[in-house]
Amino acid sequence: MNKEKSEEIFRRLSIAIPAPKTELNHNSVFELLIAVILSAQATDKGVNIATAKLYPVANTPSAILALGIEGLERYIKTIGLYHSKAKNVLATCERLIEVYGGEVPRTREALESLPGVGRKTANVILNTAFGEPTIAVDTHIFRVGNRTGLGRGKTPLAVENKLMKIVPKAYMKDAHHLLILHGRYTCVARKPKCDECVILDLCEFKGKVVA
DNA sequence: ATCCCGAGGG
DNA sequence: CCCTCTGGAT
Repeated sequence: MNKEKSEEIFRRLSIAIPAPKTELNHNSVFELLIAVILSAQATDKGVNIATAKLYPVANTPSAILALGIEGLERYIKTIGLYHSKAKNVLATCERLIEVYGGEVPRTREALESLPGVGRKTANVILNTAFGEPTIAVDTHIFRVGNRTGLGRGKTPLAVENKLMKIVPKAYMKDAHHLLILHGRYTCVARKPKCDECVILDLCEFKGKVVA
């Protein structure tokens, strides 16, 4: 993959996806943080259904802490991995209060010190909440990177490092959501919709379906 | 049976 | 490195 091809890919994706932003509903950085923690191995739609009930009741660290483990689990029971997520969310709320004055911290190191927050979640917060040019490699970006040739690697971090080199600077902030949304709606896992793909002629996926 | 905006623990 | 956590959709 060369720079010119990458440039053209992102030029087209940004036309096809005019508003590249998260589909996790939130009204604060804290709400976004909790939603992203809950989104691991779950669909955004499922997370939104849960948070639509949870946030009107509790959308601050202290309010969620007050729910307790069983109270919180009641709201997120329909999401996968709910037990460990509930535990992590409570522990994160506790740490936010005790260490970060109730605010969501702005550095990768601080974010990754929160229970349930790894590199991918930290990258999402840095990008979406704080406007940093990070690329969080989730299941979609991992797949799209490896298929298209934009960034091939056997681990998410390897793909992230490749992408950081090949993505044009002008598109760096939007690349995260452009690639996710492309992966979610067009370059889907099971039967990629190559007939609807705006970058098909630039894609290096061996299994791509040429019209 | 596979996938969904993964992280933590062994 | 691998395993586990986990419900809902396809």
